[in-house]
Amino acid sequence: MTKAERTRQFIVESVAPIFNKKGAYGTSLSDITEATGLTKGAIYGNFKDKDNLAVACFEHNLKFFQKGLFKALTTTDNSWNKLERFFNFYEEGFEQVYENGGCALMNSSVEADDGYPLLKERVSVTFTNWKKELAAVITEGQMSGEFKAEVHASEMANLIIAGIEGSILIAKSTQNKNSFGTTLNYLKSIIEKQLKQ
Amino acid sequence: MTKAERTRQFIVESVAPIFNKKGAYGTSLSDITEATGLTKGAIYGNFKDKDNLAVACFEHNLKFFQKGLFKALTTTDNSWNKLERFFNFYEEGFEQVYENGGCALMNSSVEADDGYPLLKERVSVTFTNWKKELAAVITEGQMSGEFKAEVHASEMANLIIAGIEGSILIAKSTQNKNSFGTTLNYLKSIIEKQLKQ
DNA sequence: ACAAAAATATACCAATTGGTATATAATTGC
DNA sequence: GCAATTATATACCAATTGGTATATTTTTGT
Repeated sequence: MTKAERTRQFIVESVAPIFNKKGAYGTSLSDITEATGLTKGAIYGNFKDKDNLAVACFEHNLKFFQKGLFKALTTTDNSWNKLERFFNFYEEGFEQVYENGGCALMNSSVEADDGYPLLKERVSVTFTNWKKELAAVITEGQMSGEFKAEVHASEMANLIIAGIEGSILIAKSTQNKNSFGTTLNYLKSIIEKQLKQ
Repeated sequence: MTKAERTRQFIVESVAPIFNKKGAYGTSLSDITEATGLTKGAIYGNFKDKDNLAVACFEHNLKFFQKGLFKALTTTDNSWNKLERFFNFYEEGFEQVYENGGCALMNSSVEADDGYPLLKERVSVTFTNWKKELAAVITEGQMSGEFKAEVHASEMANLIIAGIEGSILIAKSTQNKNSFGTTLNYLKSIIEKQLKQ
């Protein structure tokens, strides 16, 4: 690992939470130099411009989420346990997400609504993939007879994602960390009823 | 209605969609003067500063939502029909919300995460009130025997809100307007099953 | 340990930011 | 229709913005 690579990573790690909290518009170069202790020269030596740094930070913030999704769904467990692992991952990781400024997907999506077409596309693709992966697990559970056949897999996947994101939004906005776990568990119990044979 | 009041309203109406799309950070004074055709002098003659204008715009964006909530819940209908009216209001109004830059509550919440304490508090209170109003309808339905008594009213209210907000987020992010109606209806059908006796 | 290369700091740039004092124009009550 | 008042435009401000050319310092391979 070369010096440049280490610096790049150092910058991303230092700045990613700020971007997630303040957004790309709201984070200034002085925020960045202050947080890293580096000068503009160093920043621009490692990143072409602010937009490029913003995307790198988004990717970094997303890694946490993607690891959890992968870990939960890539098991030899039955389908419901896969989903349950995923719910649990969110419940356990929420503290960290909360302190980091909330869900990077939601934040980036809201901000990238106007401008930032690169980031916008990246967010859209991530949502779509997330939905696909959850839908695949549901379909798998239906094939094996574990889940009810009449459930519309991709609609259900969308609802799960919507429920999770919405719960994060409410908890963050009302500054009530506990509400997230409560709503998430309630969602889980309802989904379970709908899915399980 | 005095000239000043008309101008104030004109400014708010012209600028509110921009604030909702670009956020308070992202909307510059030149955006504002360009959208209104007025000069800074006129803007600052009617609003103390940008923050004050931002809050006025948020209130304006919220009115649409609050009217719908009020109209749906203030009827002599039974409890489920009240909820259903509310779902329908969202389904019908989504086009407008979509064109206006999405849900003002979500957008303001995400942006006001850092800074803008006034706006942040305003958003938090609105979420809490929304939850209370929905929970009251559910409790009412339980009292009359229309809804199952074992349902936890405020948790259910939270879940409904989370589902709606999450659905807006996904639809906007993936630029798939139709997905909102689909997810909303699916949510509605599940809530109905959970609630109705 | 030393020269070449790479990374970082310094000093600058034009443009834009939010905001204000003052001048001018429009609206109002009489 | 004419003052008094109110509303809007103009011209300015210091501070900050993202970004860059160049100088200096660090790493690096040998």
